[in-house]
Formats: sequence, structure tokens, C-alpha cells
Amino acid sequence: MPGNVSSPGATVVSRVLAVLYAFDNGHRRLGVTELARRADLPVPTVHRLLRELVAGEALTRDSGGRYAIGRRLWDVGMLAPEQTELQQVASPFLSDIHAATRATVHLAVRDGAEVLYLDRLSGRASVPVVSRAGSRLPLHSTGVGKVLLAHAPAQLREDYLATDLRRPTVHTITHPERLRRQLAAVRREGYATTEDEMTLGACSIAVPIARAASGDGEQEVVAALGIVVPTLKRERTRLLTALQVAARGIGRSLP
Amino acid sequence: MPGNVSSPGATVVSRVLAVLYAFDNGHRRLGVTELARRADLPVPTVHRLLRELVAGEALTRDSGGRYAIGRRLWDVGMLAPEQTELQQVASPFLSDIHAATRATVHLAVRDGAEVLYLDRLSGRASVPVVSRAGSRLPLHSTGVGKVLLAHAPAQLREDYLATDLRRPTVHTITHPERLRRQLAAVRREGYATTEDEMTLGACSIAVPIARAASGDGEQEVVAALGIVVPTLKRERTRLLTALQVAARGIGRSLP
DNA sequence: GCCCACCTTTCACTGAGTGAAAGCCCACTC
DNA sequence: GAGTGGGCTTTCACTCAGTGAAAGGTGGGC
Repeated sequence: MPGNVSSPGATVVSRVLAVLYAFDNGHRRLGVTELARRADLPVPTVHRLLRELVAGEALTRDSGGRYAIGRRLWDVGMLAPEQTELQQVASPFLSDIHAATRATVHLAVRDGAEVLYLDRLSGRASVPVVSRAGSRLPLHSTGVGKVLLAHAPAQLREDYLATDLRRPTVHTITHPERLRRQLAAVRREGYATTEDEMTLGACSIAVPIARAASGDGEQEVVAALGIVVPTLKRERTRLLTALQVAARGIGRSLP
Repeated sequence: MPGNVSSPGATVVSRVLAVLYAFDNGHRRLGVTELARRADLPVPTVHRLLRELVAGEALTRDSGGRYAIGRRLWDVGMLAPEQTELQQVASPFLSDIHAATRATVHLAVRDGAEVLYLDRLSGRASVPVVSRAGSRLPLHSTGVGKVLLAHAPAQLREDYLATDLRRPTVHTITHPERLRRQLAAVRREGYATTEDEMTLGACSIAVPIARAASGDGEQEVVAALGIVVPTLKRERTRLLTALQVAARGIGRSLP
């Protein structure tokens, strides 16, 4: 019996998405076989889908027969309102912070149980920074992550603390009780810091960006703003002020 | 006869792409009917595709039944190597220029017969700027556009000059012979300028970013770097130098 | 030369996709 | 409060687009 042995719930649309989602930061250029394995689909099926996607300019195909996300999908992605509206409003404020501090500046939101970086202005200082726009990191090991975790729904926060927390460095705080106390401090003080917790040699400060929620005076944290510096020993107050001014400005500019 | 009257060459993949491509800068949130009209597909077909795309987290659906590009497609778009590799290499240099000039900085490539903006750092100065990352503008009315047009294949350039050129402002240069001479000057001098040609009250300077092409000493222009300022009367030399230093730095950092 | 890994094409089968038609739901009108 | 128009959703009989095992290339390592 040749032909259809598709698993249940398999539509063409879901297969197309499986192929697209098979690409990631470490795998931006992939061949048919590897895509098929990553998408868990038969090779000929993937091959046909790829041909159609290339014909539709969604993917590109290089001379070596490797496929990559194409310009038109980049275009489409840039239209995602959730990400780009905030990014656009925040852009001039990020520039201000960058001008004032010369540090790497980050704009990030919480996506499930991860930090999702929406934008980054790179500092020229020799601080190792792993994030880039579109990348994801743990919530408990970065400044913006701690801010977002501190202001996440209590249930999600507790669930997160109950999981086995990653340890990017030996300084990463993974003890639930200690982290819980730190998050309470973040809510109380209005900012979060890290020292060598994500990358050795990198410290960070971050503050929440809040929008006045529906009608009443209640505030809702929608994003976080942070900078990465070699050390927090000096200038902590000045950096914090620059961040808070910008965060307030962004919050006021939100629709 | 109910059912299939699909036009020839219509596959599910092409329909999915038609739906995705129906979104644009001015239409980021659309209902079923409007999407169907824009994608030129029957409403029930689009409705089903939308449901599957939302289930796959490619699109989001708001309470009003309007659809928009979702987070995961934004993610996917951020993986497009052509756009983001260049953007990432250039990022710290854009910051440098921004710090040195406080102007709006642009990184752009040519996409067919249009300028495609890959990145923008907004200046706080009150200069009207219409572009944003992902947007497209005519090649002849912006600084980066003139640079890219000047270094485009001769055939494409001539074809472009032969078309009916848009006039965003009264200062836009649309006379073919005058533009042709200006483009020759751009190649000769190594930079392009505009004055009120895209937006009244905005001037620009732009320079090419070149990569040493395959083996020989030949240079290939892959992108353009530009800034937008209120006036070019002052500081033209300083601005130009900042741009050229950055462009050379980016060119050297290219793979 | 032989093997192995990957890419591409073929092809008989069939259920996933199709879209006209009908049914909703809501807002606004008279 | 019946009527109207707009868009959103569901149904359903038909059939062709999609399927994937198998076979056929292609290239590179040794």
C-alpha cells in the first residue's frame, strides 16, 4: 500500500510550519535530509514543500542545496505587531540610554518561561554579551529576566522556581528560596541586577516598563529594559536613573 | 458541481503564502474577509487556513476576530541569514555613528528596484523620517537609495531610470539625465546626498559598504549606510568621515 | 573501483483540501 | 422589534492535490 500513512492531525499547513520551525539560531542553513529529520517528516515530502516555499520566495536555496529563511519571510516577521510596535516606540529611548552609558542596551519581554530579546544596541566595551534580537535566555540569570519573572503571575513564578534551574555560570542563583527573596526585592526596589550570573565578566541592571492597565490606576509590566556593563561597582545610581527615565518615557508612549 | 474550482498552480503552500503576504505595513491586523480579498481566495478557504496557522502559533487572533503575524513567525524571520548577518555585523558600527552624530542612522540594501531598510537607529532630533526596519522606499529619493542605485548593475540602473519615477516631494530629482549624472558623481566621489528629496526638512548622506569579491581585488557593494539630518550646510565633512570609517569597518568584518 | 550519504524523481492511491451554499451573530436602522 | 447588511463560521459531497515507499541520480572519501 503506497501513499498516505500520515499521522493524525497532519495537515499541509502544519507540515509547512514544522519545516519553518526546524530552523533555529544554530541552524540557519539546512539540507533536505536534516530538515526532514528535524521536522519529523519524510524526505520527499519535505523536498516538495521546500521547492514550493522557494518558488514563493519564503526560503532561499544556496548553490550547495542548503535552504535558509528568505527575505519575504523576514518582511512578514517584521509585521508582527506585538514585537515591533513596542520595539518601535522604545527605539529612541534605547538610543538615549546607549548615548548616556555606552553600554549594551536590551529590550526584552517574557515569552512563556523565557526572556525574549526584542532589540539590542551593542556597546563597544569588551563585555561578553550572548543575546541578540530574537534570542531567548533563562528568566533567572539575566537582569531583564529577573524583572520579568518578578512581575509575572505568581502561579507562573512559583512553577518556574519549582523547575530545575539552568546554571550558565557558577554565580547563577538557582536556590529557590534565595531567588524568591531576590524577586521580592526586585518588586520592592523597582530594579534587578546580576553579577556574572549569565556570563562571566558581565553585570547587568534592568527595570520594568509598565503600562497603565485598563481604566483603573493598576500598572501592568509589559517589558523590561536593561544594560550590560563590566562592573556595577561604580555609577550604579546614574545607570539606574538613565534606565528609569527611559522606561517611564516608553511606558507613557505606549498606546 | 460543488468543490474544487481552484485556479491552476494553486497549492496549499502557495495559498498559505498568499495569506501571509496579504499583511503589510499599513495592514497589520486584518479580518477573514479582507484577507480573502487581498489574497484573492475564497473566504472559507482562508478561514480554515487561518485556524491552522493560529493553531501553529504562526498568527495571533485578537478578541475582535482580527488576525496578525504572530511571535513564532517573527522568530523565524529573525533567522533570515541575508538580512540579520549583515545587520548584526553592522550593529556596533551603527551605534558608533549614532553616538558621533546623534542623527538617525540607516542600514539598507537594494531589493529589486527598491531600498529595503534593515536597521534604523532613531535620532532624537526633530527630523521627519519615514523609514523603519522592514520598510521600502524608492531608490532615487533617499541617500542610501542613490548609493545602491549608483552601484547596481548598469542594466538595472538604466531600466530604473526609464520608469516613471515617483515624486515624494517637489525637490525629488526625476529627470533621467540629471539623475544619471548624479549617480556617476556618487560613484566618483564615494558618497550620495539628498536635500528635501524624500521628506521636506530632511537631508541625508550615505556611503556604500563594500566587500572584497571572490578572489581578485574587485569590490562588490552589498549595502549602504546613511544618516538623516536637518541640514547639510554644516559638518558635512565630519559626518562623511564618520560614515566612511564605519563603512570600512563593516566591510572588513564581513565574512 | 566501491561504498555511503544525500538529493531528486516517479507514481498509484486516497483522504485532505475544496468552496458554494446555508447558517450565525452582531450592530445599526427605521 | 422586525428588518437589513456586514462579516464570521460551519457544512458537505466531490475529487484532485498531496502522499511517501521505492528507485534513480550525484558526489565525495578512500
